[in-house]
Amino acid sequence: MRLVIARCSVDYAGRLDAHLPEANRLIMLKADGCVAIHADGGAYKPLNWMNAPNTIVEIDDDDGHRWVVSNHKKETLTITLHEVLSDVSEELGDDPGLQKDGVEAHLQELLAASPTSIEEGLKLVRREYPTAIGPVDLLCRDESDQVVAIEVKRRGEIDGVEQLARYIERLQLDSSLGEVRGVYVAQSIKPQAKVLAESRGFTWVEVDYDELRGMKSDELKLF
Amino acid sequence: MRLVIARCSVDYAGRLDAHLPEANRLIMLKADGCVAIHADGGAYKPLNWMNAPNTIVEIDDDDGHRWVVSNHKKETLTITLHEVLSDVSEELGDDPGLQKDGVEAHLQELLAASPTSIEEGLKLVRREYPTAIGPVDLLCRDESDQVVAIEVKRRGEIDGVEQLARYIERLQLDSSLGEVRGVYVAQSIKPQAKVLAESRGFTWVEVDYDELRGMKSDELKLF
DNA sequence: AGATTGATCTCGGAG
DNA sequence: CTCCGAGGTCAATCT
Repeated sequence: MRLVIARCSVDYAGRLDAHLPEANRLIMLKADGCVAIHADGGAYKPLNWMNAPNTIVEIDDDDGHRWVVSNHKKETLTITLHEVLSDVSEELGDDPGLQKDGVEAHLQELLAASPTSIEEGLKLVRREYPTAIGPVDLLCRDESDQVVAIEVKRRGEIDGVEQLARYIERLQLDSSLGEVRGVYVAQSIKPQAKVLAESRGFTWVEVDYDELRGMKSDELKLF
Repeated sequence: MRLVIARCSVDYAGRLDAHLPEANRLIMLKADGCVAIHADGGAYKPLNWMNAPNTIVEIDDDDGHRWVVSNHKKETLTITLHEVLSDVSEELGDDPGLQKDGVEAHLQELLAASPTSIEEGLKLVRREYPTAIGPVDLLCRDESDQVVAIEVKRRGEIDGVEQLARYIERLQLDSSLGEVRGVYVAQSIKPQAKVLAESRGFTWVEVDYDELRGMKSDELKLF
């Protein structure tokens, strides 16, 4: 990791064109070749960057001192250095990596374990039920034995409803399943997504992740 | 901007839970309060972060030296510092900001200027034609005076077709427009999106951004 | 390698 | 403020 703080201007040419006027910024050069230009504010996203793999060439000419970073996709990032304020390097070594808990996969897991938290009497047929256009998150049967397709999202937005609609269209083609009903499940669902779900004939349920996790541990206590 | 390189372990609790075991990393503290933890590789995304606004509290106790970053949404990022290898600070000042060229808005602009590059005889009615569920990118009339709704995307994927379908559904409710036809325009369109567009009765067109820009400058040369 | 999909998405604009 | 759409989306997963 090399950290250069410098007064610089930057040009990117590739999937689009972008230009940064002269100002003080951090230039971060990672061990794998990644380059990122950061301002002193504005979340974690850099103003400009170039991912690995790439090649860095140093140029000194009439236009001043420049770094030209380019990759095989013909993208180039040109950093013109006007004045270096600070320059430190440090070997960090490999990172053991991030452990996460609470993403969509976990939510689906918890719901598969307690389908009744979605709807009274619901029984799981299987998770990731395959169709030609991708797997349905949960396939269940309700109290009257009707097949229920369930789309699980952490945040319920409009495209999740479209996704569910496409899956159900597919499932209907399999006559052995009979009439298939749709349920849209998320920790919170946007108003527009609720309206669209209803107009498509789906029901929707908002569930609480912590509550589900609590139920799960309660169930575990029984054994 | 303060840049601390340190052997540290990190815990995030908020929208999900995440943990980073002890290792050497960069801790970036921006002037607006943003905090980001970077490894020495892996593109520009940090391993962990906390956006502004937030408050940083320093704690020294039996567990060692820690920074606890928290915001009003009850998210916390806890950084335990085991050994500081480097610590530099620099005032960067405000950034003049990034100038971009080549995004969807420009593509729409160029198409609005030359609708015939989409289809022979097409005339623009207006850009961003409003409907109850959002604006249609371009509304045109064709040679036979039929209304044509056009969805513009840089990359043509399946959700853009759904978007166009929703808009046309809306436009049909306005009887004064008559029968409305749909055209899906993008620099490149995925095969699945082409199939879906056709099955919805839409046509699709792939256009070249550089060529359009060329046409535009050719037109300018005429005057 | 390409396609699909989630993301602590981020970011900006419009209502 | 929220909602919605775009992104040089990125990054993981699978086919």
